[in-house]
Amino acid sequence: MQTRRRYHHGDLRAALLTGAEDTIREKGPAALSLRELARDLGVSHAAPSRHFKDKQALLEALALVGFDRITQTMTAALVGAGESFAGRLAAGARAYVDFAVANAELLDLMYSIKHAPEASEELSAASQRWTEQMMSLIAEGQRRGEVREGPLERVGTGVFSTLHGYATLVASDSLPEEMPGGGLDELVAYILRGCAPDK
Amino acid sequence: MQTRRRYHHGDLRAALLTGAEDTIREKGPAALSLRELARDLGVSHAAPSRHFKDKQALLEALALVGFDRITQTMTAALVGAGESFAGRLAAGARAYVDFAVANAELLDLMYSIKHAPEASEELSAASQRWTEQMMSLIAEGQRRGEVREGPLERVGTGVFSTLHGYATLVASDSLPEEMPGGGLDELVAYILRGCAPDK
DNA sequence: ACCTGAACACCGTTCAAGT
DNA sequence: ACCTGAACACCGTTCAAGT
Repeated sequence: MQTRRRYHHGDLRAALLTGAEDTIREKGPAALSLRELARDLGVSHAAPSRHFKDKQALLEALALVGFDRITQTMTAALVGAGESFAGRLAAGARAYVDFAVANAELLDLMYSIKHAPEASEELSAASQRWTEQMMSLIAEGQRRGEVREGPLERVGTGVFSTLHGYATLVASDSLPEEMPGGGLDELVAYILRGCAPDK
Repeated sequence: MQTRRRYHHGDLRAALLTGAEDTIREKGPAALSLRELARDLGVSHAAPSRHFKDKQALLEALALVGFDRITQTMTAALVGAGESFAGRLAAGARAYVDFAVANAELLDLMYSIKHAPEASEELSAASQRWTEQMMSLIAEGQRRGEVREGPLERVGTGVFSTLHGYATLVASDSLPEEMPGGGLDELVAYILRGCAPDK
């Protein structure tokens, strides 16, 4: 009774988000049912509509949570990393891959929901913050002279693509080998060669 | 009457696949309804179940079509490319990016459906054929001495990750700049540096 | 072999009404 | 402000029955 009352006091929205995340993690986004979610939380099936206008809105809010989380995770990883660009890149790569593996379906959702033309302003802002964080890591490398000069969009795109591609391929189990541990070091070396200054 | 009869003669399965592909392209995978599909094709709502045991089976078959198509598209692009590794890599990258842009939702489906634990044998075989085609492009580069030596899984993973990441990011409109045309050349140069032999 | 029609249990969404 | 209950139109899936 007490726990149920709490939903009447403002955290049904948060409960819906975490419940939805659990569902997509365990059974995929297609298995998400608003009515089942409401049932599990002990509210009526119409209650969620007070917090999310429809299912799509809930999914967008979830994607936003994902972008915020990966951005924050990356920040934490970089705080603990050393000063060398190679070390910071490795730490960032590790964080991204770990996130992708632990949140595979959420990561899918984050990037697939942008196909929807009605993507909210908030969502694209969060996505942009994440992209910019990756780019600013490259900018660090440029300042240290370990990354070639040039417009960040050009120089950073390769690095971002490689990390994103590797993380999503690992998450979808699409790489020919698991490469436990050593695979990432190899990847970081490849990236460093790709973006190193000439000569 | 004639057109309807054809569905009674063996191509309802193909019609369901192309219809489903049109739907996910235009309205996303969440909007796919078997009943609506059947209605549009002039058959009863129960007819699709003769060809696909459930919705998931249809989506898996669609993903399989996607893997076959990108593999075939890539083959065609490489036939028309020159002999130099740089040229062939550029042609492959162009083909992948074009496919990703033209089939954004299908590409999503191809990689997200693998999260489902019941993914068919056929599907994972098609996915593996596609991965192996990418890898054999790298192997070409190795034979020409333009790609560093080493196990293909290690050397090729970086290249594959970069191409896959770039293609999916472009498809989901997640890159800071459109980089029309020139962006891909820059990316190919980055990849070539990353996988070039030492010294 | 392939499809139909009815049936079942479940959805998402809306809206008057309650507290 | 937030939630309920009923209502509506729509699903996916199954299965006896038709051809």
